[in-house]
Amino acid sequence: MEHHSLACIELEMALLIRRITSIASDKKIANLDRSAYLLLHQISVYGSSGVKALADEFHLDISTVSRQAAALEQKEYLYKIPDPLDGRAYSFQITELGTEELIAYKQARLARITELLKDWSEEECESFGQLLKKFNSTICIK
Amino acid sequence: MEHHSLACIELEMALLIRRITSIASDKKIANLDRSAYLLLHQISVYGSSGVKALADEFHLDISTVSRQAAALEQKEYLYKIPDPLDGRAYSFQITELGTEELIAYKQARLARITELLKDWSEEECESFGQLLKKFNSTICIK
DNA sequence: TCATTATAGTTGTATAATGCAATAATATAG
DNA sequence: CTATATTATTGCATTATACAACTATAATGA
Repeated sequence: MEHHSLACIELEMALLIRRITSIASDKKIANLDRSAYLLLHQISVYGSSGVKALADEFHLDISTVSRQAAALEQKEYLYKIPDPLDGRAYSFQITELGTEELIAYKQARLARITELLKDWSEEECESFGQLLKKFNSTICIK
Repeated sequence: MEHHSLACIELEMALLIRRITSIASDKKIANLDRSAYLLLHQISVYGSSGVKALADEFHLDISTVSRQAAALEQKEYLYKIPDPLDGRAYSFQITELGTEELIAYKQARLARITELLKDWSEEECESFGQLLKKFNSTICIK
């Protein structure tokens, strides 16, 4: 059974995705959904970039990100800046309003996680966070 | 920063869902997608049950599971058994073919995970698997 | 016993996220 | 300067999902 732990990860990962994506109530908190949250987060933390870079980052189709960004622009959470060096390209900046929404959404998520993991030890939380992070970066390399 | 680890989990969880759901190639391996895989797995491991119980298990709408199960029945991976005690109810059994597909899909997933985590230590894999499992069961209680 | 209400399942409809293809505008290379 | 590549948008199709309406059966209670 040398691969027991991998088989465990395999199954639990499938279950996790099912469980998490089923929590549709995620959409209700604040005025953001998960996609919008990640987009705003990325732009907020790593600075502006065009839809191409964002699409690469999230492994999404450019058209998908284009629409997501357009929606956030329409809500005035983002604004578009033409690239002075490339007439085809734009970058995005987060607005004050966007920052507020981002913070509100993040806090709501954090509150939920905090409640959910209230019986977990600090070591478990720390370890889980680090392993998730490592897993995500491992996927990223792909 | 007493909540640093929770904030980390919060963000990395969002990223994880985005990354994993973006791997649409998931759909290509074998003849199953993730939903079908979990449905077959559940029936295979825990025995037959009706769409109601399955919907509860996965926190999905009954209609969604009904369609998923119908699709698997149509492919002859499942067959429906009328409940002898309740004329309204059915349960599902997995077929030989369904079992084969389940195994093939699981193996393909395991191979991918194995490749992905080839540089992880056994301790990390073990720990990650256990924490994912614990997290899933924590969500479940909800 | 029969009428009402509850439950299991299916099917119709709407929505939302996504990918692919076509297009437009601009940039780059030969 | 022409041909090709790149950035972004938009049209279209697909898919997973939820909700609502419906059917059939069960359970309850007068």
